[in-house]
Formats: sequence, C-alpha cells, structure tokens
Amino acid sequence: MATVTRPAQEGTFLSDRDTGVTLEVHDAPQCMAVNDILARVGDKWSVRVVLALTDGSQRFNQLRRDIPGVSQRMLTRTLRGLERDGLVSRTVTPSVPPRVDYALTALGRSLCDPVARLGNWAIENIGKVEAARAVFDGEQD
Amino acid sequence: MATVTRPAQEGTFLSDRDTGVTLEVHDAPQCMAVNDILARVGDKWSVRVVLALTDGSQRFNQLRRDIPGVSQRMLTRTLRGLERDGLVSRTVTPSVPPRVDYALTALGRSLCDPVARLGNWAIENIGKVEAARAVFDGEQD
DNA sequence: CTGCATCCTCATGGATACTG
DNA sequence: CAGTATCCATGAGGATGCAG
Repeated sequence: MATVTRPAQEGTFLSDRDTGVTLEVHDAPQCMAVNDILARVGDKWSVRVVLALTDGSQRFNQLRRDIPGVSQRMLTRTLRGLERDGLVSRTVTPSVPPRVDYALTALGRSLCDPVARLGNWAIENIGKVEAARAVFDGEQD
Repeated sequence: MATVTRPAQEGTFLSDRDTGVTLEVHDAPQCMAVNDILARVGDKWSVRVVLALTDGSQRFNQLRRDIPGVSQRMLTRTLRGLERDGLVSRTVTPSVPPRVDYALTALGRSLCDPVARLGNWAIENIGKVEAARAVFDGEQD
C-alpha cells in the first residue's frame, strides 16, 4: 500500500481559489494523516475495490471477476488493508465451501464522496493532462 | 510516481449515497484516467509540492525548505512529473546564479479543489481509521 | 472457495557526489 | 542555485503452488 515512511513535516495550507474549498494543515500529525489517506487512495487497487463494493456486498471471487487484472494475492492484501482501516467489513460464513462477504462500512461509503469528486476531475481533465504530456515529451530535443 | 502499468479494465460505477455525488466509468480509457490521476495524487510528494505552491510562485530551494524530508532528487522528479502533466509551470531565468520559478497552472489550481476535499476527509476521519487499525492489530491473537 | 507461502522482478525513493 | 549521475535498500506487485 505505498510507502508508509512519512517524515515529520511543518504546517502548510491549501486553498482553492475557484471554489473556496480550503485545506488547512497546521501540524505534523495532520500532514501525516493526509499523506496516509492519499497513499491508500493512490494505490493500485483500493479504489477499484471500493468501486466494486458500492453496488453492495460481494464475495471474494466475484470481486476478482469484477476487477480485471487483479491477482489473488493483491486482492487479498488490498481487502486486508481496507478492512484494517475500517473501510470494508469482512463476514465469514463457516460453510463448505467457505463463503466470505465483503462490504463497505459507513466510513468506507463516506470516503466515496471525495474520491468520486477526484475521479470526476480526472475524467474531465485527462484530455488536458495528456495534451500537456504530448507537448512535454515532444519538446525533448 | 507509482506504477504506470494499468491493465485494461471493464466499466464500473461509483455513487455516493449520502451526497449524490456520482462517478461513472463506462470504458477502459476512463478507468485508466482515474487510476492515472489517483496514482499521481497518491505519490509521496506531489500533493506536498502543490500545497507549497498554492501560496504563489516558489524557487527550487525555497520549495525544498518548505517541504521537510524531500530529497533534491525526488523534488526534481516530482516537479518534472507535475510539469509534464501540465499542473505546474517552470520558468527559467538565465542569470548567475540561475533562477528557476515554479508555479501552479490553471489546471493545477483546479486540482486543488478535489484534493482539498479528500484532504479534509482525511483530517476528519483519521481518528476513526487509526482506531480501526488499533482494533484490527489488537485482534491478531 | 478463500486464502497463505514462496519466489521473482522492477519501480520507488533515499544518500551521496559531481556539474554548469 | 539548480540540477544530473550513481549506487543502493526497500517494498509493490505478479506467478505459482499448496492448504483448510
């Protein structure tokens, strides 16, 4: 889940001039918190799993089919990470064969809002980003 | 800047039940776009750099002082990545000694809004996350 | 079905030294 | 001042095999 080695950091401040949304970070613990969540959201599979769970509870192999490209190992690890952070619940039904259901917790659902906004920004602006990349890469003479 | 090996992916859908904010991803390119931006935002230094630039244009070593823990190498690489994506502008003044100013572009400033929302979620909920971690880690008998 | 253990590769990122 | 070059440790993440 990305590096967890977060250095001690000074206070800083983020304000968005267009919407007035403001992010205030005055001490190291908050800086680390933000970095921490950002690292989780930025890892390769967490958001995909959360997306797949917004439709409701899912079993392990159903998730695996819903998320093309994920390996069994990484799906397990990602689910454990999300469970550890209280974003996903894990319910084991001791039957034969065993059945395990994963679902978003209230905390996990509350994370969907800011993540969706970031996702929408990505969809709206990916064109500009890719255009900028093309220009930048073309300038390498 | 995190792994760029993004697999082809099926359509998916994210909707937040509390606020009605909705993220729709219907095809592979959009999935990749979201993962792409998430990876950038989730890397270790990008957001810190963007934060440091919201106050206005900054020179290289000023940024370095403002972001405790960042190495010269990673600051350079992060700035190059942000510049390549069109989020940060780089202005060279060919003097002796050389002077280079970095600033957010309009695109970079527009990213501040969703990032600030995610950052605020992190600050508001880090307590719950850490509590969940303590429970989870304590349950390991 | 749901996972854990193992091995392997490669990207991230830190430390250090050097340059225009 | 603002980088680049090099070396190195760590960990993310894939493939495969085994187990309850």
